[in-house]
Amino acid sequence: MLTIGDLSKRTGVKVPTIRYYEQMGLISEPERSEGNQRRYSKADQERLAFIRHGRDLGLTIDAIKELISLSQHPDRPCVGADRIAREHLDDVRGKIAQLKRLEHELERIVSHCDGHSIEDCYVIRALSDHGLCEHEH
Amino acid sequence: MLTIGDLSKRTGVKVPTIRYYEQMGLISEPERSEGNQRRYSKADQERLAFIRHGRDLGLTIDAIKELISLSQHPDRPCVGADRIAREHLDDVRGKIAQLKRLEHELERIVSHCDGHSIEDCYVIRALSDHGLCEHEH
DNA sequence: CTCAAAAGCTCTAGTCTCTAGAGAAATATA
DNA sequence: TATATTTCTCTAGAGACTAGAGCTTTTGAG
Repeated sequence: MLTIGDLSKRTGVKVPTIRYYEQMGLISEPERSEGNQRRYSKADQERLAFIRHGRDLGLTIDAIKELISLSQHPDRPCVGADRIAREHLDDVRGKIAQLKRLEHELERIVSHCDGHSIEDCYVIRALSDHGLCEHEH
Repeated sequence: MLTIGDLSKRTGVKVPTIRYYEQMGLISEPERSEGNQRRYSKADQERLAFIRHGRDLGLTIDAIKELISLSQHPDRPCVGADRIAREHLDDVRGKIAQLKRLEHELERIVSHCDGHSIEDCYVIRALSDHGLCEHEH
């Protein structure tokens, strides 16, 4: 039986965040000590690690909820879980593409800057005038 | 003189968002019509385009505020503006790197999935067991 | 065994960047 | 002129936490 602090240390999820996940229904209400403090089992620890891992991968709380509910029906085909992961992958790829355009844009902006006065600062000019951009964004 | 709706159409910033920016001090309070409606000038439109552009590039409201205040002292050297852009570039590069690791991980997870039962679903297993990951994250 | 420190409890409110809705007033159009 | 659209203010909600107040329980040192 772990205290909430122990659980936090073992999973890397902060204490208030654990309570928040409980409130959001991601983890079930744990047992309590005589003095009403939360006491967690090994199973709780695994569940929380699962959630943490999903969040690290950028899944939303709702997506993780869905995965948990799927994982509780081990007989069903795993198409649902697959779909969630695939959708998320698409998402991630889209974000990468967007950030790369942005990187490009910022590189160009920064490379024009060499400490002259703001009047002709490329950063300011680039922000003011969309026409100076290479790509649409 | 533009109404808030016109300004919104021209800049692509939604009406409530324009009012929000005013509240946050990003744009100054505009003139009002007899009936107390906001009326914007061409200068307001440019300022808003500047903000929009910065937000598109992922700058925070605070960073944009800083840039605006810098741009109001055109005599000073533009080191500050340069710094903001550079810092942001570092940020963007970090995010790209992180997302790429994530893409990799998700690709691996998804490629193992082919519609079998959840019991051996790789998505679920990968989330449950960090050891299945290739990289730390 | 006692007593203070550390950790836990609940509850509320704040973060950031908007977005949505209610209900009233102003403006534009037929 | 009557109606439709837009705008006004104000409040609340989203997502995913984080921080703080004020109180109680547990732990560890003397």
